[in-house]
Amino acid sequence: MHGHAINSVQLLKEAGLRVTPQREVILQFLMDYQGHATVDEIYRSVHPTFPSMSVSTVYNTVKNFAQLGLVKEITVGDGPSRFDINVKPHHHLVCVKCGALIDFYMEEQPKFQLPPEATGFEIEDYHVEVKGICPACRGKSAG
Amino acid sequence: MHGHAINSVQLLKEAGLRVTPQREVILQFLMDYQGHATVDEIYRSVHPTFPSMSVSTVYNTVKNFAQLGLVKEITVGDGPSRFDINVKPHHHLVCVKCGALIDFYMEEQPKFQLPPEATGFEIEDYHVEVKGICPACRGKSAG
DNA sequence: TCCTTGTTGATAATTATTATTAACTTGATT
DNA sequence: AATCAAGTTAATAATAATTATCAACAAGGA
Repeated sequence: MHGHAINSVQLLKEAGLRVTPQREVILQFLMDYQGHATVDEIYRSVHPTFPSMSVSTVYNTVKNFAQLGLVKEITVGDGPSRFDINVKPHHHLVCVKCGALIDFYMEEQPKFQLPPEATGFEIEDYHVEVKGICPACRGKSAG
Repeated sequence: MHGHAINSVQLLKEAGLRVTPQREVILQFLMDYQGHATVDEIYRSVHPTFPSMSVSTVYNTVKNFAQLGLVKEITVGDGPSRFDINVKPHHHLVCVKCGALIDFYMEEQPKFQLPPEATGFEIEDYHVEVKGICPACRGKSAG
């Protein structure tokens, strides 16, 4: 059998956070969501079932989650931050037409050709953003 | 002898832009500046010698330059856009302590492991952002 | 010099985000 | 179950970065 899905309450407790309905709902949303949600998307999605939740709470919550490593915050270009439940190191394809974001992985760290002034730079992490046209948008323009 | 420096007026004309004092000053600033300037930095730098120039003009101008390929707009995390006269494909080291930005190059395009849903994605460009601690900041903390 | 068209600068508007803080929960303790 | 300290929430204001608007102005060709 495959591992049973970890529920949001469990995750919150493991992270040392108090379990509040707001946190549960937001974390659950991110666990269910296929993609990379913005604060606005989260807010609008949970609003129908949780009308009292404020935007500040969404910000507080996701920023908090990100700092604790529960989610990954990603920024693409100058757009709003997006939050991803996939915390494994990964990279992104960005469609320049429609803004679609697709995850991808890299087998090994590429060779970075560092200049002299970067000698001794201690690499912690790296992220590759690949820009181009996604299959759907290519289909549209190619006909 | 090495190639003579192309001047800003020439560049503007080649780009098909009208030559205005504002554009000259901003382009010249970017050509002289060692680094990646924000709009605010450009504005504050040119202000003493060109007090009538407005922030909107700086935005208009650099965005325009970027669209025409005269400069490269780069965004790091959620910070403000930066504008770089170096339009050759290159990548960046970002110091998580002080925010320093160092250019680097890559010999060849790394192998991207694209998932099935990205089949047919047409890659136009890619940018690698490497996060870590720069030599200067390492020196400070290591003593 | 004239005139068309692109550009500028001032201002307002917008978007994303952080700060502030009083009222309210959570969860540990009794 | 009641108490309470400490963390959390929601509303609001504040800030930062950027875009929109548009009348006055300047560039460069006729």
